[in-house]
Amino acid sequence: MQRVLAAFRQRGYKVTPQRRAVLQVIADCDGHLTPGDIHKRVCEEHPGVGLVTVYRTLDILAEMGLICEVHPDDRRRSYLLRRPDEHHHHLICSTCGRVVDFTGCQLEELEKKLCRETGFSIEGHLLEFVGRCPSCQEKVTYWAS
Amino acid sequence: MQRVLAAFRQRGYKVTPQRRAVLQVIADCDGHLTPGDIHKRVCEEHPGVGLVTVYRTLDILAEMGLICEVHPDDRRRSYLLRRPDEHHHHLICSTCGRVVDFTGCQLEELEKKLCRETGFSIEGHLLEFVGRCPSCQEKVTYWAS
DNA sequence: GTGCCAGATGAAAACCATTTTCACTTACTG
DNA sequence: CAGTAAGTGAAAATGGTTTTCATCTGGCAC
Repeated sequence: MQRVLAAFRQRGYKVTPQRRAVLQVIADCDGHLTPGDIHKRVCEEHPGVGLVTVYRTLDILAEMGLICEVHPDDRRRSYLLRRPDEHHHHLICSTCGRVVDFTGCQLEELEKKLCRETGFSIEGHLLEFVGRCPSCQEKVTYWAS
Repeated sequence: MQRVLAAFRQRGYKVTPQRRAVLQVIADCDGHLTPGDIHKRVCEEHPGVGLVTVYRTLDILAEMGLICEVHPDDRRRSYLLRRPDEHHHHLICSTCGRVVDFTGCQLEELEKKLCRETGFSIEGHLLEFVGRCPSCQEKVTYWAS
């Protein structure tokens, strides 16, 4: 946390109570949060913080690579704290939103094959798994048709 | 094409000139198109067609599994004709938007491993590659810094 | 500590893709 | 060919995100 704040100052970004609060909320959550979710939680402790400030802080955190974006639905983004440092992907619970990181996507082989076969120079890939986490699997039993 | 129109009627959807036009535009394009793109192209031939109608037709086509959705950016969706019938993914040119389909993602292994290690019941995955297609790689040489 | 000022903030308005509403039209069925 | 359920376009509503702008403040210089 202190390290993050130092990194902020180092890049010329000021450390404000609002930014601390946003960062705290993201760090305290083990799932992903939309900007709106974050705003709501920040306001519980610090009423009056603007949604705009949340968006601006998220932009900075994303630019610094401290948070990751996931795509639980089309219409909006959602963010979570970046936990592993290396290249990794997410497994997202479709019911509660909990996120598990995993590394070792082993797509390099496939990437090379695609390069060879299509002539594309590949710049990156988007990979996410969705499923139901153990505790949501239990819950769901009751209202499954 | 005739087969698609028949499938439409079979499901109780009427075949209208507007729907034909939308379908034609998608079939004639070998990249992905946003609803707005499709609307523009449809209007070149059939002015007066509403953007709403394009959205509605896309909903039907997606529901019937005749088109796929890709995610070239966060803010909007983009569609393309579904070419292979089986499970497949897309390699998208970041410059011109051309899309190449590929099958054989070989993520079953990884999926099983994740199931075992996390206890999630996995429902699906999202995989897209982005890169630059051969002709865009040439073009880009001139204005690369 | 005090003052300065670039950078940060919040409110409100703008944006823009998408969806809804509604009065009108039309493709299919009988 | 008529009846009707389904489809259409215009306009308004929605909702997430971004911009604008007047005001405020964190961190540096003194």
